[in-house]
Amino acid sequence: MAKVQNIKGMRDHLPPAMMLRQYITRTITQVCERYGFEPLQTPVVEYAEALEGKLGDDESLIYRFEDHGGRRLALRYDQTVPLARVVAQYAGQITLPWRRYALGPSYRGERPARGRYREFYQADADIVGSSSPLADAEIVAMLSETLAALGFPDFVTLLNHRQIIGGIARVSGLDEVAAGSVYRAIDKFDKIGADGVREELLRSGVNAEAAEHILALVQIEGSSAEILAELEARLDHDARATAAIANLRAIIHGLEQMGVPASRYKIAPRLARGLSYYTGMVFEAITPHWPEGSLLGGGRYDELVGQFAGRSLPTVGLAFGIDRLHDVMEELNLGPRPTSTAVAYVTCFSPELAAESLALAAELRAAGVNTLINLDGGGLGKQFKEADRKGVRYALVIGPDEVTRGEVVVKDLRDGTQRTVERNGVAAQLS
RNA sequence: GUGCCUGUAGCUCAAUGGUUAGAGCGCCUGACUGUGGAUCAGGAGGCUGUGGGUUCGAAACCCAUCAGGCACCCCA
Repeated sequence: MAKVQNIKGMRDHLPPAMMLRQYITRTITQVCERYGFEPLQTPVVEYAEALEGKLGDDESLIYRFEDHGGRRLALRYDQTVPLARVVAQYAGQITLPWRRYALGPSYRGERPARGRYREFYQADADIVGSSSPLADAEIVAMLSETLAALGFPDFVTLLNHRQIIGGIARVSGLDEVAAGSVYRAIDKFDKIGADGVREELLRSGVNAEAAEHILALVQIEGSSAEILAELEARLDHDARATAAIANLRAIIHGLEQMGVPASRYKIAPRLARGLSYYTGMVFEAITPHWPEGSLLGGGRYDELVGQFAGRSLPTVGLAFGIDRLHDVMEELNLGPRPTSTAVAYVTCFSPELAAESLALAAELRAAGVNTLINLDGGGLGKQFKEADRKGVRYALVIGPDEVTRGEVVVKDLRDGTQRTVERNGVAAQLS
């Protein structure tokens, strides 16, 4: 017999977990569609060459294989490259700007850890073909609304811009190559502190003076407007950084006009994010109750999507990590915890009355009530027990007395109360 | 991919290298012939993750492997 075991880093999602996961994906889907995003689904398998060369240096985490025809294939590691492929392939059928969301699994051969798996589900939402700061703002507004709808009590979206980080590096006298290690170092600020970052900067060849300059810039505190003003003053020789600051101001203006509370976002000069393809705004949503990492992240990447199409397609988007959201919500005890998909359990009094039970169940289902029926007989006690174990709220009894009177006994298994109701009005009683 | 820690019943965990590996919870049956949870009585459930090795003797020690956790790396 084959091993009764999961592949490392790949999980089964049993019903209790799945019900919460579905709540999460339903909520995300609802908010996406409220903003007019359209659904897209693509295969998990792509040509390997389509996925290669987009992830930066470390591509060993891509799952690759050959099919029976000798084609070099790979499992997608996110939904962004498939998006780029689709935009190029169906150019004539897509009206830009295109808002699309995509929900499904992706694969990375990384070392698994809590909140991080080799098979993971993401809900991606992107706006393709607009460079307007309103597009950036819309993504942030949507993410805010989604996290609020999921029940996160306090979360903040940290906002930064690639060209502010670039400007910090340039003003400190570093070239683009050295800038990479600067990104990585300052991204760790909240984890390793100012001293840790300084150490890391020095180790990667940044001189002491530049390191201090970087640390000072990165530690600017205050309101979003104050931070931007301060950055502008200190980076004013750098044209790209100045443009980036103007861009963030426009995005924030958009957020205000869209009604996003100011407490939901914050300029964070320390935020870097590793993915090399970001070109503009970058962001991460965090909550103080989960200090281990971000709930989600995203940003603007104006060059990636156009690579397949051979033209520039400015795009801004984000990825909700379903597995991470699920782990955090579980940890923080957020969201509803349904114990069953059914709300009613119709007992079977006796083989002679099975027809009555089945008819009652059919009536309930026709009325839209999720209903479970007893299959294997047994005493009422056993059946009540099964209903209780399954987490169903109402157990219904239709025995000889009820049949003759046209009634049904409804017992609420939560509090043990029970009442007799007219059979044709039962469905309305079960809410 | 590197380093460290862990793996015993469905779950949480016991068991100085020494009889037949235990407990709590859960599960099944019954006390209860039209009613779940409580109580009581009984029952099932294990190749101690897997494969080797050391030993008179291994759940324990060693090696490998698989899986999980933590840190690094990276990220969702």
